[in-house]
Formats: sequence, structure tokens, C-alpha cells
Amino acid sequence: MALRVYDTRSRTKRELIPLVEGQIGIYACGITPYSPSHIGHARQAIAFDIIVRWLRNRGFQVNYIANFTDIDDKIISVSSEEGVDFLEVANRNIEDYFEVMDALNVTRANEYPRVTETIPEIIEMVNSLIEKGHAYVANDGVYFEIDTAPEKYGQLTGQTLEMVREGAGGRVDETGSGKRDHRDFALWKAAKSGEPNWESPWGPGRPGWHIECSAMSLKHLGERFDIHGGGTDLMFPHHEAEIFQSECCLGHEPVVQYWLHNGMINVNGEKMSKSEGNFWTVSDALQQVDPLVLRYTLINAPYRQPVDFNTVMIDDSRLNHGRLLRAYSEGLSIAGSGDWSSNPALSGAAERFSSGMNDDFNTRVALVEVQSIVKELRQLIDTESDKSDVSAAVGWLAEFAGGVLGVLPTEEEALSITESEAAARSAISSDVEALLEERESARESKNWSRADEIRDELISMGVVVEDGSEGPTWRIE
RNA sequence: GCACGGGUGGCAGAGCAGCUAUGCAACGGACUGCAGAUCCGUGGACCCGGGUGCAAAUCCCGGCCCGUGCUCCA
Repeated sequence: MALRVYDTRSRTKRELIPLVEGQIGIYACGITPYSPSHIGHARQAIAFDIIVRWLRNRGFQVNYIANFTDIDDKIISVSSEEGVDFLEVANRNIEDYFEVMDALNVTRANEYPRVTETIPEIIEMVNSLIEKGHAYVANDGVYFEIDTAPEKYGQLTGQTLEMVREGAGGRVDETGSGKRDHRDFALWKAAKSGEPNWESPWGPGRPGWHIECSAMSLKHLGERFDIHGGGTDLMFPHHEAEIFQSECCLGHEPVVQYWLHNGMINVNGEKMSKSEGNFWTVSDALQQVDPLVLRYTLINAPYRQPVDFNTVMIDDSRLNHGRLLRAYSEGLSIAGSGDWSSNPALSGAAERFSSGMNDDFNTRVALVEVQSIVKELRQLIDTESDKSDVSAAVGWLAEFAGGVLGVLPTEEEALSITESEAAARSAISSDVEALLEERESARESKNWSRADEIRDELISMGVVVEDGSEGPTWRIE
């Protein structure tokens, strides 16, 4: 079954054919750590986490690189506001990033390169662009000259040189920048007084916004690599600038074989932004929702679609994820996790799951299969079916819901959920049983008011009674 | 304005030429003193107008509407 991915550059789904058979190099633009991570960052991290997990499930050896742009205007501005070193700001937010992404079950990338650790490579690349006539030195830094490769303009966004010329005409003069054309972009920014800076052939300064990703992807993945990812908001200008830099520097194209872009997060149908007051950091969100439920919510639509973050979506995910988790942990404690491949129904579900994932990583289609297996497992447990059937379904969920989608906790954690429930249950069991007995005799004598009274009493203890054909059962809410 | 995505049942959200998406909600039934849970079942949709096809939610053209981007951004 061919694995097809939507490539922004060609605007079509293309079969994923690695440069080196069996191996995939993937670079995804990470965060600029000037503030704690928000749920948009989480969506990006989860999207590429699942892409990597799926590629590995399919047997590819994946080298996944995610960067931190740990020096930029915003970091500098936060650092000067707080009067602390810029690295302190960056480090603090990188720590937050790892903390929340770990909670969200995001597998760590193979490497997390940082701009501040890649300065020599950046300088070398800028130097090479100057030597090749693609960049020029101005009074305030070094700029890439768009007119030296105009054919590369708009490769991801379809915009033409003329469009952007109209859109931003005249702005250059106002800034007093040394740019020759407003569409040129900075490769190296000369340091203003008090700013962090590094020595360079063009004086003390720091890298421009785009060059770091070209340098880091080159350093870690080489002159050509398979996948470059990031949010759609980075297509222009960031990723187009990367195309200019990398291709002009290396002298061949394409450097990146496939461009993958994840969609944005909206909140109640509106763009999430600080100014709208609807801004959610991951930590904020985790105050209200379990991390794996949040993850479930964020993969409820394919990664390219926008996700609307609203209470309906979250409640829905909470319900479905709760069912998944309960069925999985119960099944696990009853029968363990076994092999599913010889079970025709599970194999069929695996095939549908796979064809969904192979179609540009469609997690929504994948979740449908997960939900159907949950339903099936639920029935197997309730009817006390053959343990091998239960363990096969558990094994299926472990591989696909757990291993690929990452929405299950570890086996130990799952088992401890059922154990702690069992413990809580046995702690109050005798009290509950006594009340239930009393209630049953009340019911036998059709004393409904007394029966309901006892039921209310149990509810106040957090116990829900459900009368079935074989007498009452109860569970802890 | 230009570019790129979208517009599917009450809601969320798949499908992207022919076959029930799915989940939640609703309705009917089984069970039940009631409630709940569970099970079985039902109805209901493809923004508008043209076109191509035996066949279109799905392809093409035109329009309307929404989101995002247009050098801060995952």
C-alpha cells in the first residue's frame, strides 16, 4: 500500500519515495522559545510526532530533527523587559516545551539543534551566499538578494514578485534598512547596542530569522533530505526563504523533497491570539483536560485541517477517550496484550487504519477504526468471551491507538488505573453492599421511596447504582 | 486586492466519481417501579448556478460565504 503525502510545493498528494531506501530524514520547524508553549505548538508537535511514529511503524528508519530558534527579536525583547539574559528566557521556555510535550506523549526528536549552537555553520552559509552573488553586505547586515533567483519566488504560496511588491511597496524607505529591495531578507543582522551578538566577517551580530533552519537542516540531514515540516503560517516567508538560501547555497534543487504543513488552531471558530484573549498555553489547557484527551482532541481532524478548540470537541474527545482507556485497561488486566494478526476482524480494521494513515496521515479515519475496536472489546469483556479474543483486541489497541496515535498510557499506568479503581471499590464495598441489600428488600416490598432514598445516599458517596436483569451493579463515578 | 485552504445531517467531523463514515445529540424499541447503563433499530446532509460523465458531495467553469497568509507567528 503506497504511502502518499500532500506536498505543499506541488500542491498534490505524492507517493513518499525516500532518497535512501528505507530511511527518512525529516526536519520540522519548532518553536521560538520566547513564551510558554501554546496549544498550536502542541498541535504541530503532535502532528509530526504521529507522522514519525507511522513512518517507523511502516519500517522506515527515521531521523527526526526539531529545532529551537533560541535567539530572535522577541526573545531579546522579553529578556530586556525582565532584565535577564536572553538564554535564560530561551532555556526556561524550552524546559516548559519539553515538560508539556512529554505530558502529551510526544516522542522526543532525534535531535533538537539550537541556533546559538549553530553559529559557525550559519556564518559559513551566509559567506557562501555572498561568494555566489546571492547576498550582499549592507550597513546594517547581510541580505539575500531575491532578484538573483526570481524563479524561486512563491513556490509554496503561489505569490509572485509583483504581488508582494504591491503589497508592501515603500516600506523599505521608512525603516532605513540597507535592503536594496523590500523583498530581500536578512541573513545576518548587525548588533544594536546591548544586544546579544556573535563575531562574524561582517562585524558583531546575529543570524536573521530564516537562515538558521537552512543551516541546521543541512548540518543534521545533509544537502538533500526528504521531509520539511512546520505550520502553514511559516510557508511565507520563512519556508520560501529557506528554499532560496538552501538551493542557492548548495546549487541544486530541490533540497527538500516534500513540504508538509500542519493547520492552525482556532478557538471557538476564531483565530487563537493573545490580542483576542482566547489564548491557551498548553499548561492552561492541562489544568482543565487530561493530556491524552487533549492529544485526542488535536488529532480529531487530519493534520492539515484547522482544528477548532471548543468545549464540544473536548467533551466529545473526553467521552471517546474515556471509553478507549477503560476498555483497554480492563482488557489488559483481564487478558493482557496479545497478537491480533490472526484475527480476521482485527486485521481488517488494521488495514483500514493503515490505508487512512497512508493517505496523508488521516488520523480521523484512523480513530474511527480505534473506536470500532473499542466497541468490540467492550462487548468481549462484558460477555466474558474467550481471553485470547480479548488479548488480541488489546494488542491491536496497544499497537495502533497506543504505538501509532499515542493516545494510550503505558501498560503499567493502564493497569494501575484498574487497580486503583479496584482498591477504591473494595474500600467501600461492604458499606455499599449493605445498603444495596437494604434497598433490594425495600424494592421487593415496593417501597420505592425508601429505595430511591438509598440510591441518593449512594450517589452522595460517589456510587452509581444500575439495576440490571440480574440484580443491581454499581460503579464509582 | 492577491495567494492558499475550506463550505457535508442538530453539533463535531470523514469521504473527494457508483457501495451505512464515525462519535455526540434526537427519535422508536428491548430491559426497567423509576432512573441509569447497555443492546437493537430509525430518520436526517452534501453553499448556489451551469457543465462533463451511464453515474457528481466527489471532476470542470462561474458566483456567494468563511478561515489563513501577504515579511512577528506552530
